[in-house]
Amino acid sequence: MLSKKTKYGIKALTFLARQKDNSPVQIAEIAKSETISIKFLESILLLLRHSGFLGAKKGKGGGYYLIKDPKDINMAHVYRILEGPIALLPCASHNFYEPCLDCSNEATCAVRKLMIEVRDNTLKILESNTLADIAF
Amino acid sequence: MLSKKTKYGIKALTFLARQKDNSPVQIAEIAKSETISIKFLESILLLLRHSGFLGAKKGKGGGYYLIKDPKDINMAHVYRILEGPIALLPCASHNFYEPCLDCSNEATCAVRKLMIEVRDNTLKILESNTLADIAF
DNA sequence: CAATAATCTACTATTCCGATAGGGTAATGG
DNA sequence: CCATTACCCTATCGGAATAGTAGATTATTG
Repeated sequence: MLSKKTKYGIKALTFLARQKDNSPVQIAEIAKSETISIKFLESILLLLRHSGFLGAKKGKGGGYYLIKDPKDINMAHVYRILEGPIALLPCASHNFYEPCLDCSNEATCAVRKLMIEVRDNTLKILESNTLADIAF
Repeated sequence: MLSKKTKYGIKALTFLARQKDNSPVQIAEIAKSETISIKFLESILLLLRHSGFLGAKKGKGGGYYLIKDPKDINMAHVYRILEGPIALLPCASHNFYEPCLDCSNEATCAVRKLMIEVRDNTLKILESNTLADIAF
């Protein structure tokens, strides 16, 4: 299941992408529109800023805004930042690989075999979608 | 992330599928071979029995055994029993659908749109795999 | 300077997962 | 028929992760 963090993060990105000009939008405005706790959203937007998706401006007329064109924001990238691994098992992950302690032989593990197939396909879907694709 | 319950459940099914004859295998034997806590595995096997995948025989020489041919055990079915919904969001699920409370309009929700695409693809993969496909 | 809005630190409540304990019940073999 | 074996059920529990909260601080604008 997708965490609310990821869900809210993508919603916020979508909200910003749908703005006409790219002027800063306040946290409170996004939170109200998407029914998200302000403080929780705050931490998510901060993460997205540190990850290079958003810019922020303090003071009057400040807020968050997209740094990149929605067409250049890859959803697989967003997913990994917010949610973590795309694979459903650490032993089936590229970017977050970890061996299973209970697994004596990765090569013959049926679960891993299946989860790698699922992972490859999910990755393909996420990579083929940009923020622009899902927002418009 | 896949729960250990699902992981162990699939491992146990695989273990049983790989038995030469289909004679009962004791819980302890599966647990030892796959490094699973006996009591935890016990509850998983019980669930799989109640779901019509396994049969059980009590008393001396008893244990669990597959009721159906591995070729007829669909991994999407197994997944839903053990893990629950295949979709990453309740609002993107067929069998476990629930509307999102924070979502004012499902039709324009970008997250839902993306997650439905992921779901459709994952389902396709799981449905196209049987226990026989991954065990052998 | 004063108002505004992001930033940072720290804390709390809740939920779920994985595991464990202990006893009860049913079916075998001898 | 009885002891053994192994399935079956209930209850509980620690720890991690998630989701949300509170308050103080810093930077910007007018």
